[in-house]
Amino acid sequence: MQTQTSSSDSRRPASLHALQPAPATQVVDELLQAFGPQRHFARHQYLFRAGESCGGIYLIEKGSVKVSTLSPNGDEQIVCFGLPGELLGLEALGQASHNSSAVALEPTHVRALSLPALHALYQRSPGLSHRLLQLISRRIAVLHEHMLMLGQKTAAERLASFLMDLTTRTQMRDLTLSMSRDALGCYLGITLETVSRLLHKFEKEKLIVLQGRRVRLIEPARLRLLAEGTCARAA
Amino acid sequence: MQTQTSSSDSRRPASLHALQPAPATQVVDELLQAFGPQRHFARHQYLFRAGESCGGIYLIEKGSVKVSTLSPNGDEQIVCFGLPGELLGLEALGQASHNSSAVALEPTHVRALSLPALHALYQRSPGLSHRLLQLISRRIAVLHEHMLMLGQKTAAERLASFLMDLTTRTQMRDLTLSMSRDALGCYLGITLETVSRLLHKFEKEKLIVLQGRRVRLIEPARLRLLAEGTCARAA
DNA sequence: CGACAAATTGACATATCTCAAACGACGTGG
DNA sequence: CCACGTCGTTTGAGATATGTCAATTTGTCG
Repeated sequence: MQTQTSSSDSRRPASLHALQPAPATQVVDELLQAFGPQRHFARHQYLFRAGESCGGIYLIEKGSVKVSTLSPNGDEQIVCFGLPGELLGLEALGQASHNSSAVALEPTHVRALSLPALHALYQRSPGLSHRLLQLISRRIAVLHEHMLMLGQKTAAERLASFLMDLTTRTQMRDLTLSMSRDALGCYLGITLETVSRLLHKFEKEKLIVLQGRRVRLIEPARLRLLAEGTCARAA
Repeated sequence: MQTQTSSSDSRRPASLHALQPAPATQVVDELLQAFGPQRHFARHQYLFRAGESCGGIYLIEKGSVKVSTLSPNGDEQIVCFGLPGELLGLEALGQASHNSSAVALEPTHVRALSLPALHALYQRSPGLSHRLLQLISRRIAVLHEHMLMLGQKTAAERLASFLMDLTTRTQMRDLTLSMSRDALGCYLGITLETVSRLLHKFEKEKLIVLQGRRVRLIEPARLRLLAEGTCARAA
């Protein structure tokens, strides 16, 4: 019944960082089962765009999605990368329209829960609204962490944080970065060149093995220290 | 019926940046009236701390509040400054405990809506849950903007953005910064020295008049351009 | 295989941080 | 009521992390 189509193994940790259905609950199961049929998106295809009215929420089953906001003068800030098993679009539920855009980074499968379907569910299970509140407030906690990173951490710490986040969410030590260095830099608030240099620096220090968009974590422990800025002067 | 105790004029714009009750609605009125008696907090006194269980939500009536998160290694990121008329603590509703702390920056009056009281309200008005969803997802939009600032803007743009935000939320061109340069820097992701220098630079350029924590906006229009990074090379 | 996008790498520029000193405001206690 | 200590702020000089620009290499997809 679960995300078996998922490319990565479908077992997921209760990561703070992810927009996940979280620890199994009746309500959650009910929520998951209410999602519609699988829809496919090609690379660069949009799930939704800022300004569009909210069509519902999305459950990613396979692939990955980049969610970003645009400033009036054209600056972009990527606010999250969605992975299989995670939900997107929650924050639009209370809004007239989306204020962010979501685009597939690779061929991606999602299932949608339309607004009408959601409202129908509302009638049946009174616990649902609280469940949604939980999910959305967990999302805020994740954003707070991201802000802390953007506001206080060095470039190396940011990149290390990202890698640790990814390994936590996928439960894998072999990562495939589905986003460009450019997009990663945008997410982290640094330039693509800095991302590239740092990645190679990490490799020189035997923290990771790098081949293109493949990253294998060699020393997650040390990487974590770096991410937290704990180590006096690493990297 | 509104926040008449407020120090600043109580009329407020529908600013995206604020956690406001927003355009009057029956549901909102009902929500506002459900808040408990006024409670007073002294400067440096905490409304709540990260880790504490959620006691409810707060409506600020007078004063100002600093909300921040702490990283494991002690870095702080201020996620918002709460002003009169705004709500705090929404994001804890779905959580077991607060993940951020809120502390009064000056003598501050708030009214609280306890969790039990909120649940009682839930029974009476079915529209309430959607209303909360609206408020909390608006909060996410604000965080997205803040992230864009932290990730993409220059120090001058951040500071100008902050001033514009403040003038929008208070509807005043004479601002009183209730936070230290240090706290402001933390909010903006820059150092206190940079804040100080920039503030004085703005004054030199006749954008503002500065006297201690008093800021008078002289040219909001130009400040807005600066904030948006629209002007080729200002400041 | 060829063309285009992405990534790497280097040299250099600079915004911002860091460290440090001096100054001012402000509350406390003598 | 004044002196003093503390805390916040200003200001300078110098260090540095990161950005910018540009050239080259690599990878990818038609």
